[in-house]
Amino acid sequence: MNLVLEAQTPFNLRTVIHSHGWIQLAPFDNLDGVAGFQYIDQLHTGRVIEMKVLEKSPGVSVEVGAQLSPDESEEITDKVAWMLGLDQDFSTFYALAQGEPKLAQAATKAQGRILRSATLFEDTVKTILTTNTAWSGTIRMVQNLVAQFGPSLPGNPGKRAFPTPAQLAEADEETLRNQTRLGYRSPYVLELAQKVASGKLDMDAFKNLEIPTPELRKQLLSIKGVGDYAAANLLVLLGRFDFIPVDSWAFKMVSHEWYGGEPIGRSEVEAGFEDWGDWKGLAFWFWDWSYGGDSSVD
DNA sequence: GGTAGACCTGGACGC
DNA sequence: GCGTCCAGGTCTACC
Repeated sequence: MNLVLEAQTPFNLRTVIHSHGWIQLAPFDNLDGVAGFQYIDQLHTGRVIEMKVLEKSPGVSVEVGAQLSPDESEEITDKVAWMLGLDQDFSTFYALAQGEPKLAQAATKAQGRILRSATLFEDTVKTILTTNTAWSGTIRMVQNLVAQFGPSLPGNPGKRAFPTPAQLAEADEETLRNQTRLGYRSPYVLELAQKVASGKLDMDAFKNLEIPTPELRKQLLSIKGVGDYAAANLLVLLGRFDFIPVDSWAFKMVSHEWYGGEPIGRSEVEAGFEDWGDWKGLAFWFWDWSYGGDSSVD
């Protein structure tokens, strides 16, 4: 079955895919040679499907190797639209970026959308697994989580979806710690899964909450394992750009950009993007850094 | 509100 | 091959 979804223009699937490292995390799989990716997802019916998403101007096509019910088609349409931010409008950002040489390519490259997973739960777990570890560690932890707890594609046990909150909630902390190798993050992931599975926490409601960003940030910070950096990262994924995800990479980039490589603190990073107001997170994300090239992933 | 120390893993390095 | 050191954010206890 094939679905066609339109995007707000400008749109470039390759730019979205390479907006950060998420494409390297299971159950995403990059497609060689073309602008597109594969993703394994479990639908609300429990059915596990593999989707292939390809550029089809002015949007994408979604190929699913199976017949879908109208409900399932609608669910996939909604999920892919969310994952790629198809309805996001960055015209205000582009107007501002035009006057900044370090962001002058933003509109041309259609930068602004940041690749998301199908659910905010999945993105929150992945964000927790980016903290206090090397990127290779994040890739390994997510891969282990999917391989050990994710439901498999029918007839292909090697391909698995990200586990649902309920599936993860049944795990025990020791297994997550010692076999999934999440280390001290195990209780954080388990508690999050249990809260979402029990209905105490409705993460996907965060997508549409009409509350000020600082208030939303407070709610994210109340999740164990989510600190300043993780909350700001999740806010960016939620389309809120008024906080900067300040991590060690940010210190390095900003230090070399404006401070001659000298050690700096959070205030220096924030000062560098203060003028960007509600767009500072995005300006930081797509800034054309002098040191070490851009932040995109190939 | 700010700070120090613990948490855990894997990669780099020296022997 | 083994041991040690270090990088990477967040939490908790303490001041």
